[in-house]
Amino acid sequence: MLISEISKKLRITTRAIRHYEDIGIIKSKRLDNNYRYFDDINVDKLKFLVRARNLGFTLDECKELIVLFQNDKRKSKNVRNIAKNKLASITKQINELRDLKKSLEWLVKKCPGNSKPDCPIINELAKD
Amino acid sequence: MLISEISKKLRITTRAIRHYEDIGIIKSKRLDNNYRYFDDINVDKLKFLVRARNLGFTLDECKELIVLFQNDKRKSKNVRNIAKNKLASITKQINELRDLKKSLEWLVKKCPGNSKPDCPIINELAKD
DNA sequence: AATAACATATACCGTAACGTTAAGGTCAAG
DNA sequence: CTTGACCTTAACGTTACGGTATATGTTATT
Repeated sequence: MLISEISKKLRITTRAIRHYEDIGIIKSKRLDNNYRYFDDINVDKLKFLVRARNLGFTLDECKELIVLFQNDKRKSKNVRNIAKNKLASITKQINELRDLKKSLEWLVKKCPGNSKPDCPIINELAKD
Repeated sequence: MLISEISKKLRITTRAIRHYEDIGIIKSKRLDNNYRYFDDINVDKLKFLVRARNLGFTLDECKELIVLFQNDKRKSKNVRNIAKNKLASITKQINELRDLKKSLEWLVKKCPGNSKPDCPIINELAKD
């Protein structure tokens, strides 16, 4: 398949596809006119990659997952570990964001939001 | 104050301080030996900046907040708007992460995590 | 005074994952 | 033959600094 066909089918930009090739996640052959040609295996890898990205995996993690995907002798615990680690980091991120959210909510609630200069948000940030 | 004093007092790297100066958030004078010297106003701006960063504001947002901080004729509603926008984007991020978390939890739960190749996570990512 | 040890300066590369020009070949249609 | 759609590579922009290299400046010790 040509790059634009895949782009349309998978709803990702051609730039992204080239990028994935640049960093070695997928490979392509070249036609006589130097256009990229992706075989079925690489199209499958791309599909897999898009789904993994949508689940929040980084490209490095996707790379690992694709290796496992392509390996019939993989152990499911290796896959699970990657997912578990991701889960842990996402949970951590959520908690950090929740803390920020609480602080911001408190500040927003305290601020009158009128045309006068007195502002609890500014005061809090400037305190000490 | 010299850069290393501020660095210690505010617990940020000198590299960060120089960066803030590079992008115009703060300013410094120079001593005869070309060392940076920060006056009280800029030290205050830096303190403010550090707190704002800890609340999740981007440097661009901090820049805006500092302008308001320095302006006695500010309107608190302008400050509040910045905080509200931040709150909205953080809430959005949290929701997105929560969705990812649910999906990952489901997959991790389904995966046996043993030494065999059959893996629901891989299957899910490869489906279709 | 020479030298070591440390602070400061500028400057450029690297990060994540592409987006966005820029400048130019290729191909089918009119 | 020109237009337009598609392809190519190269390279800078994004965010907020960290890291590293190199060049001076300052302080302390010999």
